[in-house]
Parts: sequence; structure tokens; C-alpha cells
Amino acid sequence: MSKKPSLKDIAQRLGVSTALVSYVLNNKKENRIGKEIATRIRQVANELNYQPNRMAQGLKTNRTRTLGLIVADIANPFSAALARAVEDEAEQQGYTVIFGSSDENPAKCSQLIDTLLNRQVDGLLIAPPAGMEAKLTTLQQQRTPFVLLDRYYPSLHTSYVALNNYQAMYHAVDHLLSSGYHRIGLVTFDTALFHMAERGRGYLTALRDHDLSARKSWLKAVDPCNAAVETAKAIRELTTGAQPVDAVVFASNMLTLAGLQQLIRLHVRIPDDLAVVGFDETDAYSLFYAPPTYIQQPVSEMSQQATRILLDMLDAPDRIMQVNLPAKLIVQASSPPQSVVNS
Amino acid sequence: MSKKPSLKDIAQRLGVSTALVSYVLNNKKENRIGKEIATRIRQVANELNYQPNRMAQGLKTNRTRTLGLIVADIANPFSAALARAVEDEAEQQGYTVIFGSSDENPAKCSQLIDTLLNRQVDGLLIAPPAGMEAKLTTLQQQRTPFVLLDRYYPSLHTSYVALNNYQAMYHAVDHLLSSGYHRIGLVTFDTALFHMAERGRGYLTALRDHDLSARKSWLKAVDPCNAAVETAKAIRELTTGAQPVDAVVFASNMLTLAGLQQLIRLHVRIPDDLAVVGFDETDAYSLFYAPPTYIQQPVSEMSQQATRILLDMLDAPDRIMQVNLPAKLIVQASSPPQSVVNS
DNA sequence: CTGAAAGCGCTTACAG
DNA sequence: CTGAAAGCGCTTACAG
Repeated sequence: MSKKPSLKDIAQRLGVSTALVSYVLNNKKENRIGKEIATRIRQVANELNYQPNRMAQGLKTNRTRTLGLIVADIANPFSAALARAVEDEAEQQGYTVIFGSSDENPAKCSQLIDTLLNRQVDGLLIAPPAGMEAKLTTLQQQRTPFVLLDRYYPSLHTSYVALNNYQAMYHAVDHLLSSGYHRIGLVTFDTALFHMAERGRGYLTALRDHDLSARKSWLKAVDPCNAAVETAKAIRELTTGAQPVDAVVFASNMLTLAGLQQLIRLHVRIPDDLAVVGFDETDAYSLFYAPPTYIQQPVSEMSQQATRILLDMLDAPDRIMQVNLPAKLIVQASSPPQSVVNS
Repeated sequence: MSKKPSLKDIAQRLGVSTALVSYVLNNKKENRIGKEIATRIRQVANELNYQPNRMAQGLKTNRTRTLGLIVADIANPFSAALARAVEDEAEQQGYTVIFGSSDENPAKCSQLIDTLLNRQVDGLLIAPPAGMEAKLTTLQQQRTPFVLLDRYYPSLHTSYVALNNYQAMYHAVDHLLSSGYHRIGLVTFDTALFHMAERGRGYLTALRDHDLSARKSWLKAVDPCNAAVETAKAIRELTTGAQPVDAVVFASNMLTLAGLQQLIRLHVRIPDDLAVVGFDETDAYSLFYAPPTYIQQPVSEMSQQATRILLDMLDAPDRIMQVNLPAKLIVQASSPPQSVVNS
């Protein structure tokens, strides 16, 4: 009905200038303004339930108190968990967040970045797909504040908050080796993304540190576009044949789920026939008699730190912060110590 | 570096007024503007990669081409799926979306609505928690365009797009009855929300239509705040005791997951010992030898329709649209026909 | 201590 | 057919 009250409405009602009202409501020049008039202004603002028009504020200040968030796919549980933590942290700081899904498509991601920037977001949180280096470099040259989330490019000197993927995978494989498993397979994605490469490196280094070299046939890199089918095939190959593995590690939550599904289908018993370590937690874990050991990412902390760093960068876009958070290995029933006889 | 080009920059370069440039770029007064100058304006705009400042536009037009979306919890797969479909539809129409999670808390939800409105969103998509009637009524009086998503209040004449929950549950129970099950339990939430009540009504009516009355002990309404524990208890009670059920229907995805988990823990065999019908699809289903029969919601269509309706309402906030979408029962191995002997 | 005035970047009713 | 001018609702450098 009656349109929203503006600064002018308050000013008129009190016979003062809009400037004065603005100063009071923003707590500027506090000590130079009469106490009396200040309280009366605040009172009227309250009465009218005054809410500043963010568009006008934004136009003037070039700040919108809005953050842009780009994830791979908001419908994916991992992305959704990231988003939730970003939302909470942003809200606490008085920011709202606009989101978009890149679908792992660099063209769509670039487009999304432009759209969000066009909406005058103050800064961006991006979990980038492969192939975004050029766009991100441009962004940096424009001094647009952004921080990468979950993924980053070693070739780019940008802010990021990600998992220590190398350590995460190293730790998982080391756990299996110390538990007496020696034929360890890895199911990972065939992708250029650095964080996946790091997981692979962790796997290989852990093996080497135990004086084992990895067989090529034990490292399965599946096509992300055809993950379910290829994972099934990878599992089949790993568990059958002349030299079947005695343990499998998965390098992502989707791979874990697809892998477990195939193992059940093949009637492979966990852990009797095969030890398993998953990546990330899934609803599905709770359904196992032997709940899987898994690599736990500090998702909330990742988002929280990234959001905080971004907020800091708003005032100093050149202050680069790079954070690698440690993963936690949650040891459960799918990877028990091997008896000495078998080892 | 160099700041973003404005209308003025284009105008100056061509020695025309900003007004002319604005007209051309917005395709207003098309036929009344010289072709020559129009093409030159467009050319320069392209060269400078002109992007209109949305804040300024918004201030002037009171339209931001931004939608607000409030879900229960963006980290919940169902909410995330809703969000994704909203995003896609909005993007196609040139809108972006700001989101927030209500955590099923009406106070937080109201707060969120105010924040989003304050950000000048053009309209709201809301999956409301219980107890939002008053706030929504106020919203309606202010002629703020909004459409409810997934949930709605029968007492309120507002736009909404939701599942036909009554039909969904009726259909599921009818399927079990026709398959020869007669002792059917329901695990639902103890909540004031209408959509849950409708699911309960579907259950009861289906039983009545088959000349069966429901035992009170077969309808378990668990506390949403303590769902895991109470579902486990409900399952224990339903499957043991003097009159155990021969089938269980769940009224939500969380309940389904918690229920399945408990059934596995109790070594109840599905479907040999117990038939099961779940609500919504879950990753976890793929892990079952006997994949569960479940009620499938048209999540994407729900969001899509809601978004379209909202977009329509932007120009006519009083045009109320109410849509109840049909659910689909996906019959799988967890609810096979009972042999005649057992029935 | 207070306020008039300019201006952020647009749109559009109005005048020519 | 074209453009000067007002104004959306704020903020802030500047003048008193």
C-alpha cells in the first residue's frame, strides 16, 4: 500500500535535512551531532520502520553487501553444503548471497561471473571448473575481489581455501598400508583439475614411501561425464583378474557412491573381500553394517574461511590469502587391520 | 583498472544525449530513431563492452531482476534440488536468485523475507515453515509478489505450487493394499504443516476405501527435531510386538533414510519380512539389492512452474495461481505382490 | 554543530 | 525524430 519510507520522509517530519538523518542513521559524525535531535531521528526511523533502499545506497557507495557464489551444481550435496556455510557466515556479517551453478563448464562459469558482477556483487566465491585460468587472471587485473573455494590453480597467485588434497589421500592410503593392505586401487576422475591431481599424488607418494610402486592397472581415472558406468567397469577390473586389489580408495563422493553400488552388485563383501575408503560423507553410509572409513572434508570451515577472506579482500583486493585445510580420516569398519596371516 | 563505461561515456563519444543512448539500448521508440545513429550507438556500446549498472536501473525502475528464494535448508538435498531448478528457470528469463535457509524457523523466515525485500528482490519463492500465516498475509496486503513452493496453507488464498500430497500417499498405500499387504504402518512427522497432514489423510482414506481402519499404533508421528532417534523407535514398535505390520510407508526423505537404516540394523529383510515405500529418491536407494518403491516428486517441474508463476505475478500480484502437481509411484522391488497364501 | 548541494547511473515524461 | 531535464533514494565533500 503506502510506499516505503525514505530518508526524506523522516527528514520532512522532523524539519531537518536528509543529510542529517543519513549521518545519524549511519552513526557518522557521532559526536558532532546534537544528542536530542539524534534520538528523535532514530525514534521516527523506528516508528516508520525505515529500511534504507539498498539500490540507492549501492549506487552511491558502490557496495551492495551482496556476495556471488559459484559452485559446480547447487543440487550436488557437496556444493549445497558449501553454499549453506557461505550463507551462514555471510548473513552474520550482514551480507546476502546470489548463487549460480557452473555445471563444470568454463564458458558457463565465465558467463555467470559476468552476470553476478553486473549485479554489482561486492566479491565472488568460486569453485571453478577446469579451464578458468584466463578469466580469473582478467578478474584479478580488474582488481575484482574473489576467492576460490575447494579448487584452485597452482599456476595462479589467487586467494583460495581448499582441502590439503595431497595430505588427505596420503593419509588414507597410509592408513590402509599400515593396516596390512598392499594391493590398493584408486578410483579417481580423469580431469585437469589440480585438486584431483593432488589426490593422485598423495596415493602414489604413500605407496612409494612404503617401498611399493603402484601398478598402472590399479589407478583408474574415469571420465566425469560417464562416471557411473566407468566406475562400475573400474571396480570390476580391480576386483577380478589375476591380481585383484585388497583395498580401494575413492577420490570423490560421487565415485564412492558409484563404487559402493557396484561392489554390492558384485556381492563383494566389505571388508572381508575388500577394504574400502570413501571420500566425503554420504547419507548412504548409514545403511552399511560395516560403515565405510572415509576422508572427511571440513566443508563448513572451508566456506567460512573463504567468506571471511573475501570480506577482508573487499577493502584490500591485493591481499592474497591461500589456505589448505587438513582432512580428517574417519576410520570405521570397512578397513580393519588385516590379520598377520593374510598379509 | 579503468572504471566501467556508463551511458554517459557512450553519449559523449558520439556527441549525443544519454537519453538517446538509453532509448536505443533498450529498444524503446525504435521506429522513431534514426537508423544510422542507432547502429553507431550499438557499435560503440559493443566496443566499450557496455553493461548497464543494475543498481541505477533498479533505483529508477524499481525492478532488479532478482528473485528471493527461501528454502528449509539449502544443504538438504530436496531444498537443493528445488534451488537448482529455480536457478535454471530464473536464469533463462534473465533473473538471478538470492537464497536463504529458514531452518524451519518462522522467526528466521520472516527475518529473511525482510532482508530479501530490503535487497529489492522483485518477488519471492518461499517454502515456508509452520506458523508463517500472519507474515504471509502482511506480505500479500503489501502486494508483494510471492509464490509458495512445496508447502502452503489451506487457510490462505495465496499462489502456490506443491505436490498433491493426498493423492501421492493415497496412491502408495493403495498400491500396497492391492499387492496384498493389510497391516500398513506410516511414519510421518509431528508437525502442523498442511502438506504432512495431507499425506496422513491419504494414508487413512486409502485404508478406509479398502474397508480397513487404521490402528492408532500403526501411525507414527515423530518429532522433527529428533527424527533419527524417534524413527528408530517407531520402526522397532512397528516391526515387533503382537501385531507387527507387513508394510511401512514413509512420509519424507529423511524419514525414509532413517527408517531404512533402522531396518537394516534390526536385520529386517526387505521385502521378505517387510514391504517398504519411501518418499523421494535418495542416493542410498542404489545400494539396495531390492531397490525401494518410492513416491517421486516432480521437483524440477515444481520449481519451474513456481518461478514462472512468480514472474507472471510481477506484473499482476493479485493473480493467484494454485497448482497441485501429481506424484509418481515408482514401483520397485521392495513391495512385490504378496502370494495368495500369505494374504 | 548543521545543512545545502552535487552526484552516483540510469529512465522517462515532456517539450520542442 | 531528438534531447534537456527531472528524479529514483541515498552519501558525503564542502561550506557555513
